[in-house]
Amino acid sequence: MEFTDNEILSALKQHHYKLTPQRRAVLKALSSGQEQLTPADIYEKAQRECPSIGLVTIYRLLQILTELGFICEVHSGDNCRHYLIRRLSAHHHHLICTGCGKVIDFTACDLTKLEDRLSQETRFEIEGHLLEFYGRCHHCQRVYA
Amino acid sequence: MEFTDNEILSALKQHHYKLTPQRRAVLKALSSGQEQLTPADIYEKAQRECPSIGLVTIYRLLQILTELGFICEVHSGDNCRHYLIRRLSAHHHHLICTGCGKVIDFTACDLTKLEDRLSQETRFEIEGHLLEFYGRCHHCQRVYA
DNA sequence: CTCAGTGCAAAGTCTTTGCACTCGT
DNA sequence: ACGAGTGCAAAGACTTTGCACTGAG
Repeated sequence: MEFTDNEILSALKQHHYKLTPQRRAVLKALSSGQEQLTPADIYEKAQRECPSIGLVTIYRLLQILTELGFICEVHSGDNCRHYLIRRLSAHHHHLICTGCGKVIDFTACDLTKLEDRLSQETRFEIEGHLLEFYGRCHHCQRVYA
Repeated sequence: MEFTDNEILSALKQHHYKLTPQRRAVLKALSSGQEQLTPADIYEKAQRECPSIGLVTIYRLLQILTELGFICEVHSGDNCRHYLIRRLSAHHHHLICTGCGKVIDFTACDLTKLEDRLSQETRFEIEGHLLEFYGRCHHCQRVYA
């Protein structure tokens, strides 16, 4: 299953959130590309659709989307406030281009063996993990080679 | 190889940084436990050794230690400014207790197969990865069970 | 109509910078 | 004694909150 902006709009409606032009603009901004976005990036994109929108609205919607699970955080590099619309509902990870910020989702991560071993060795009860790959996408390899 | 506060002090000296009581206090704070620390945590700990120390000094030393590669960042949860003295010079990862913040280092992570597959499928040139495990250490399992 | 949602401005948090004083070398 | 290092205070960047107005349902 994949989430699109329209599906998320429906979900918001079901949760009795109002569908304002601002929210449509933010969702459009989030779903129109493949790159991780900061709140400021989203703001800039959303302004094209809805010039009067305020940055505060972005923050508020991001919070709602996070609560409802429609948002992924990306940790790449320093800035830890990079967001991405959740395109896969299943557990997945990200491959992030360090050139353009493009993000590819992937699901396979066979860490259970490692997890079991760690769990035994450390007596930790393991709850989850964070896995991200960094690299250069085909396009950025050429551009900045 | 492991880094201790004394080894780092020597390294600072070699790089012509002065060994002030403040720097000693920060390094002692960083090396005295197993938990990830925020700048504020380090400040608090370092103040016990050196009451006049300022938070600014922490930030400034953290920057130097990062440049010299003596610091690991931990991304656990929201706050992306959690630090740890680098205890293993080799490539390694962290298992972090969500209860007390204790961090265990581990080196094994066989992601090369996954990396190769991703690289082929996406034509990305993969440069690195971030892997963290989260869980509850033996002590925290009992306390908050 | 009603109240959730909005934009603005202000407050809050965290981090960095400017500057004069201090102290390790 | 020299200049790197320090602490303070101020500035800066980012995020959250208070409040009156607006518009979706």
